[in-house]
Amino acid sequence: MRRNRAAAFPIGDHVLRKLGIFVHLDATHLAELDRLLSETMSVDSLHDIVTEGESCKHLFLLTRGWAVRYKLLSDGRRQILGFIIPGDFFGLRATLFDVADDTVQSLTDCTVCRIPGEDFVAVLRDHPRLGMAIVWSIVREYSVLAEHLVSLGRRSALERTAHLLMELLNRLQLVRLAGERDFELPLTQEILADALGLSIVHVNRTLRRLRQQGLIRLDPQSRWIIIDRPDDLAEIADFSPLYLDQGTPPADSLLKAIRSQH
Amino acid sequence: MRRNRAAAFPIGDHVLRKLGIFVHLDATHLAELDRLLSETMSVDSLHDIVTEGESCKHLFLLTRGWAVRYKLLSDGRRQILGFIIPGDFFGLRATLFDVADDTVQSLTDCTVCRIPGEDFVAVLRDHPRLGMAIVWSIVREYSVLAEHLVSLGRRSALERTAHLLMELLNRLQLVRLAGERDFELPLTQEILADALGLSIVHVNRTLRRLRQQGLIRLDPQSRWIIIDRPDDLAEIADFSPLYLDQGTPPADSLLKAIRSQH
DNA sequence: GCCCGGCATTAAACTATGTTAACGATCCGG
DNA sequence: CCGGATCGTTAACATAGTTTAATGCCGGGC
Repeated sequence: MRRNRAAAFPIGDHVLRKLGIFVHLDATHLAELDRLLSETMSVDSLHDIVTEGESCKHLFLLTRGWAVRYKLLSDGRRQILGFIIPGDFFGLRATLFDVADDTVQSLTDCTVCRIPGEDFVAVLRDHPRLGMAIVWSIVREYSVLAEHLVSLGRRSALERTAHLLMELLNRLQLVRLAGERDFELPLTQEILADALGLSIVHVNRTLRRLRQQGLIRLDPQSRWIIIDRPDDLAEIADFSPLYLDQGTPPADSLLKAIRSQH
Repeated sequence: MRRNRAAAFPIGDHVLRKLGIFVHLDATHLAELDRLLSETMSVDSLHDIVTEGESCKHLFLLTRGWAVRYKLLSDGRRQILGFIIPGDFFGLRATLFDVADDTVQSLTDCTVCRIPGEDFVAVLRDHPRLGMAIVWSIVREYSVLAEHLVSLGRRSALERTAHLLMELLNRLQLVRLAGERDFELPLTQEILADALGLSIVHVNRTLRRLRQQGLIRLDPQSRWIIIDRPDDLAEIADFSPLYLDQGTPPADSLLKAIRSQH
């Protein structure tokens, strides 16, 4: 299995891919985006980048590695709200409200671009089309969260796990970090458990079932997963990728209206 | 028990209360809001106002009654994402993306204001402060959804139910539809089950436990609930109301920037 | 006044998931 | 090369939650 597919693509490429889904971006936008993303930083694994309850003055873009967004109960139980992969923004709500309502933690070594809140505001003003593309990409998070909620509420452990794997496959493919049916999955079973609302042991059992049914192959050493029968997995999960890329671009009228402000 | 507390307050009053949390609104805004909300309509109970997968060209504001936002699995299982109560907006994401990713259904007779998408865009342009207040109020939905997700993933049936009741108490108080510790709860146990990710039978058992512990009183006939010991209920639920009203107003710089667009 | 449909309630049997505990593999630092 | 830490794996047992089914209450139509 090959690693580091990401290295074959320049930073920013997968971001454009994602943003371009919503809005056509021209050369000016690309240049502006390059400027915006000039301040990159490396983050060690297991480091809190945004902390629940604290203030946060920056918008972030993850360009390498994995992170999670989670909340804790007072007795230490943890629920992971969602995974953040390259091309995902985070920290906007925290910046707007001056307080984060969840914690973002790196799971691996990561690279993030930090965009000062004021700079983002400036982009919204001077390059509304680009700014809006970023906003859409963040608003879309809501759909992912909603589908995750459905999983926790109404899908069995098997269905839920299958659904998460299909979601990750689709999202990673969008930024070219997954092949047709395989990708690197740098998650321990404990992390999966916290995301799926299950115990570690049951995650283990569930993955075993998926393996035994020939649906997936999973090598814990290499942290690589092969989804042998994605269609069957999708059927088990009642997975439909629509919620991920809500194809239609946002009402162009809104863009025009905002651009033409006096 | 008195009913129809709402009737004692003019439409728009609780909305202002909510919007005012974020941004100070002056007389101009109030007048504008009045105009914006001029088109009201009545909706029967159990009517789909926004349908998953369909287009939707309006932003809605619920001013009377209850509604839910839900998604269905292909075998008919239903998960309720959240409750919509007077003062809540819905339909914005659907309008922006030209497609709704969940269904909004009335649970009781409702009154809604329908705001054509273009009008909202115009407000964003001409009264950015008001427009942004509406946007904040919608963004805040994300926090509620996240907390709901934590409930489904990591709270027991008892904790989860307690948490939902506390959330509703707090949200209804904000729009003066709840007293110090009581409110009308026009939900069947089936609806609660679909929201809590539980079976009907287990919801019944759980409510009984809460009743027997002297935490709540619930009369299914009158659909009225009294929360006798809100503090204990909050403790069981690990409930903290912070996520509901994220006190700090949004970065004023953003408002200024948008207002000063040329 | 009667019947019917929707909802709440309960019990009993069942199942999915959690808990505890043990063991094995791999990696890493000394 | 050893010893400890982390993670994955499994089995046996405990429990929370589901399913099925039966009963009762209430309100509405006729």
